[in-house]
Amino acid sequence: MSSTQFTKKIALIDCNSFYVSCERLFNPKIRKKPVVVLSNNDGCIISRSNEAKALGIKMGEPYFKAKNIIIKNNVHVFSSNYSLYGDLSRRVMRTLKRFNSDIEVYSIDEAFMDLSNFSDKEIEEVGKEIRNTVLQWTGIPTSIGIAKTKTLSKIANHIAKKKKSGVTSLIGIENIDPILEKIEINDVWGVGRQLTKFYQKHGVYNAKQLKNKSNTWIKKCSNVLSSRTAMELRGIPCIDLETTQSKRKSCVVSRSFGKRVEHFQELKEAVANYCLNASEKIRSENLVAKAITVFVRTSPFQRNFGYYSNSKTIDFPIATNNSIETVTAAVSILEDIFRHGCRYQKAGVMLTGLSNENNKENLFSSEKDEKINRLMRSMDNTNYRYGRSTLSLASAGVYKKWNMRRDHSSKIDTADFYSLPRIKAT
DNA sequence: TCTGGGGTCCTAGGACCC
DNA sequence: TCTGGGGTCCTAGGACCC
Repeated sequence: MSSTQFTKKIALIDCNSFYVSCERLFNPKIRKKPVVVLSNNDGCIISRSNEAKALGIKMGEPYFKAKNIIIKNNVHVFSSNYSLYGDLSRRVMRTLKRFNSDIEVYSIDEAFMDLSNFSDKEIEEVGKEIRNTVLQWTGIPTSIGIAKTKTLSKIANHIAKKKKSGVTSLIGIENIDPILEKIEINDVWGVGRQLTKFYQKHGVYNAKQLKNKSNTWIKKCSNVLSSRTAMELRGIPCIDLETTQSKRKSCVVSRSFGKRVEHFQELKEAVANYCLNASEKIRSENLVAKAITVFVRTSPFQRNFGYYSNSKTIDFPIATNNSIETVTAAVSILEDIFRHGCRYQKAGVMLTGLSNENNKENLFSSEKDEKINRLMRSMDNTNYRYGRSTLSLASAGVYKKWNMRRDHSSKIDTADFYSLPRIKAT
């Protein structure tokens, strides 16, 4: 009797060129045309349509370096619009949950799903049905890879990306070695630049070769994560599906500046703003922070100016999410690490040691704390209704000369009535 | 001129203790 | 004068992911 009928089946659903697909949804004219989406500050290219990839535009390439190709080929360029992408991402995830409520939302454009309850025979068809439903309901094209482990489903997905059907299943294939042999080592999930260098030095150039390396060798020469990767390539699940959303452990807000910043006052405003955002974010998740880190740096690409980078951390006496306390701490750190004569390119704030607000030991809590909490809540509510920074702190400044550049925004806001696409009746 | 942002986990090494 | 060894905890830095 065969028991392979209901083997473990993990699907990885990945949206194709997600940010580009989002922009295309509201702008049919750019379908089948080369399109790229830029990172914050219009710095790097972070999403490319297939047509743009075919032109040789690379992922993560600085925009200014690709500008020639872009102009010559009439590539459509967009600044990133994260509220739009976030909204569409939630729609995609909601659609996926109809097939199995236990999904792991792995990133803004990816989710893992356990499909073990379907039989080996029907699994590829199930994949196609999921793909079609997401496309129909949200307009977002996806690729789906299905295999026994997460790492293998990543590989299946990699193959699916190049297929017309968009779905690849490795389930029920007796020997997958010929498939793994064609996967370059740097395309394996968990193998980055450093590990690629290391493996290649030891004659491991593809996924099959890694699969066949001994665990003890890998563990000794690398670490447990690497041996887990190898085990997963052998079809033994080592990385669990994380279907319950775990509380985050830290919260970072950092930005590059639209223009270099030299004055303490401007830098202070920027840091205060990041601090307000971070504090609001953790309040919305009912978390408090044990410590705060502030960092500043000049551009690492302009060595002739001399590179300066520094950071410092302060522990709070009592864990907090109060903006007044976090901003005060952040500014005092900044006074410490600010160095005159530098052209700052980036700064950021990190709230760490996050824990549940309710568990905060309140030996010292007082009526004053209660008042501040209420003040924070009403600030959040106002800002939620009327837009961020309707209510702010004086230290956050008003002019914001350091603000990001976004020269190519599509200005689509799915939460804003007036930016809905207009349809002209002819 | 112009080079993103936000996470997690692991490890090595230092401090400290008995 | 001689100056152990093992354990824990913390932190900074690095590697990885998208």
